[in-house]
Amino acid sequence: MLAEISGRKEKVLKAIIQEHILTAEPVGSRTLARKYDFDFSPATIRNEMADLEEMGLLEQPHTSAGRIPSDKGYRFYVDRLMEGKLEKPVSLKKYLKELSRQKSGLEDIMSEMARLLSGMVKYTAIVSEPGFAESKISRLELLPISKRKLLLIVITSNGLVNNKVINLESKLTEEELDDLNRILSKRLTGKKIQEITESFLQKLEEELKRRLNYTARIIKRLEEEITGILAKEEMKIYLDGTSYILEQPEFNDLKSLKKILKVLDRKEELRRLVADLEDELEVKIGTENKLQEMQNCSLVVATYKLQGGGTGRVGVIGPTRMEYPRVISSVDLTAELISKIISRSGR
Amino acid sequence: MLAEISGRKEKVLKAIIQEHILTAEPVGSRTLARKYDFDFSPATIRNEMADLEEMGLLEQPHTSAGRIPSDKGYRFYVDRLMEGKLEKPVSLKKYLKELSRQKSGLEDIMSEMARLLSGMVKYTAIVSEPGFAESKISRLELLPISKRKLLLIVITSNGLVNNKVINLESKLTEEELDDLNRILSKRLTGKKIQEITESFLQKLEEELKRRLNYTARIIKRLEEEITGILAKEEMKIYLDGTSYILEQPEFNDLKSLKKILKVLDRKEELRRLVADLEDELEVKIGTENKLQEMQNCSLVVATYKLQGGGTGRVGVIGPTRMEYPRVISSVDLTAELISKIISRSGR
DNA sequence: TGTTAGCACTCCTCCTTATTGAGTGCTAAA
DNA sequence: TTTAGCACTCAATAAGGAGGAGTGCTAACA
Repeated sequence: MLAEISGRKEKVLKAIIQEHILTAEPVGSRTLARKYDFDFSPATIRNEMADLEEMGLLEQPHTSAGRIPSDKGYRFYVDRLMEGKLEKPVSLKKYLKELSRQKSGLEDIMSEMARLLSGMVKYTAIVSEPGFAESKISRLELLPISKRKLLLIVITSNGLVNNKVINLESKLTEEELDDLNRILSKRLTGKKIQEITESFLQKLEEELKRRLNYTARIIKRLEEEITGILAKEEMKIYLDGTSYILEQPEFNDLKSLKKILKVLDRKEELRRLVADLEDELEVKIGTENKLQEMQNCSLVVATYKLQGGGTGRVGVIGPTRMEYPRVISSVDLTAELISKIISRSGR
Repeated sequence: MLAEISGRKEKVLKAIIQEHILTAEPVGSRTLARKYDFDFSPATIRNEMADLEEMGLLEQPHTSAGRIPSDKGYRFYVDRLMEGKLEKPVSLKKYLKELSRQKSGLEDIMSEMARLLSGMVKYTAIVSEPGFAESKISRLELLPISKRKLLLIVITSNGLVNNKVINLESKLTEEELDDLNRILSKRLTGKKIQEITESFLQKLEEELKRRLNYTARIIKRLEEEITGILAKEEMKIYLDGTSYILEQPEFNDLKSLKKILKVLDRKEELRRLVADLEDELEVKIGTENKLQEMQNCSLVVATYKLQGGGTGRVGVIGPTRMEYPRVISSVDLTAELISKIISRSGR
């Protein structure tokens, strides 16, 4: 996308970006020369800066200010310049063990991971629940609770337990329930979620009607609930560390602070935002974001995959002036962690 | 606490508070006289204002500004002056029906209620999960998932379903599990949560050891999990409508906005805040709040009670300049709604 | 004696006008 | 090609009024 740039320009650009990430202020040639001992003078730096600006990698807030990196500049940095990944903290293994002992519900794991990630990077973290697309039903159980209530339990091949209380309009005898349980379990166990199509359900419905003599109402209802559990289109998302935003100098004015906080309140849009990505790891810088209100933010999102099927997303939302190396490796690490934890608890 | 005040003073105070709630600005004698057609002049109002200020019910930001109500003023208003409760919206019944069809998990209900309340009052809403203190175990089931994993399901008398995956260190045969299931179910069903004491568990443990020959390890583990589910000290809390805060003029400066937003991020403290109240319905105005950072906010909290035991809290957090009548009745209504919904889904 | 009009006074808010200083771009010399 | 020097730009900050809403006080009035 961009032609090669000279080694010296690269040096200058990298220094500017690092300095800006550190200070959040426009970087001037003088400061740069003082802090980094280059073997060329401020005047030379100024010339390079002017070139870099012309190439679109730097911007000037106003004529008499220093330079700040443009989105394109950050992009160049992320793609080609940055280095230094985080090594995995050793204490993590212990933490992981502790965690999977205490928390086993999906909820708990998700929110704990959001907490962990945001604590690591000191930016807002976002985690989305795994979808069930590729996973199979490994167990299905109907438990009677009261005369008109059943507890439907579906365990999927990735080890996740889903349950839902179903209110029935009419009673079921114990035998009827047993029959129902047996048939459903037999027919649905081992099925991939995707295989449970309209026509498959139709057939199942007919079989149930034939072999048992319930009203169609109950059967319909059960089907709804089962598919409801698994094909739920709205994967829940978890946010943590929202208040880190308050500490970022770029959001130190009411207008932009309000703008970003309002976005974080609209979970629906956030879900789409992280769901719509294609690659395993994506970095969206500033205006690369589709969401208008997030165009002075960056988003780093990774995909996690569960053994036995199902994928979800982990990400970080922060200012474009973000410590990309650290954030990227932390997000990566967290994605890995999530699959490990869920897989472990699901074995 | 406060002596009676004259009818005219009452009129003036009430008008000032209502006007201030509306505009968020200090209220002057002139404006007041214009808007409310009293049968006395601005000069008289000024005299009354001076008196009210001396009584501590009003404050003056600076000498040449109008008056604003003090916390004490609001307290007087809430205790004696305000009127006009909200009548229940008729559409609510339909909504309630729709809701309990779609959502049955505690999670869903809680977050939906927070959403509903914050939408009604246009302030931040807070809901805490019910505790199990007074409820009984009405059903207990251990479901095998895999060789080393069990699903523990506990249904309490208030109709709530709790489940947790338990990872075992060693395998259990089917018969062993059946035995375990039977004994646990027999011993624990019908027990109040409070009755499951240390000594009770000790006895249970001995019985299990006598009648089955597992390692003490497994038994210990199961007990931990069961008590863990029910006696969890940290009831989850749900927030919604955080961004309404952004629209309040009193938080239109960075400092106070940050202060309040940071508090809302500390779930732990919020939980304690709503848990520590004594009455069924409490209104904490400004400095009446224990939390230092919330002393220019008001908190309206109601208690909801579940059939079959268990109580939790619903509340609203907003500026002290809050529409108390509307908020109080909305909070009340929501508390009622929560018990109804859970009781309904739990019958 | 309580109420009201008049008026001087206070003090916040907003606008305008310097002042400062970091940083640039250009020119000319090395 | 690099660098020193210098004029220039422009945001940020401070300082000084002007305006205006609102008060408290005084004195007149019913």
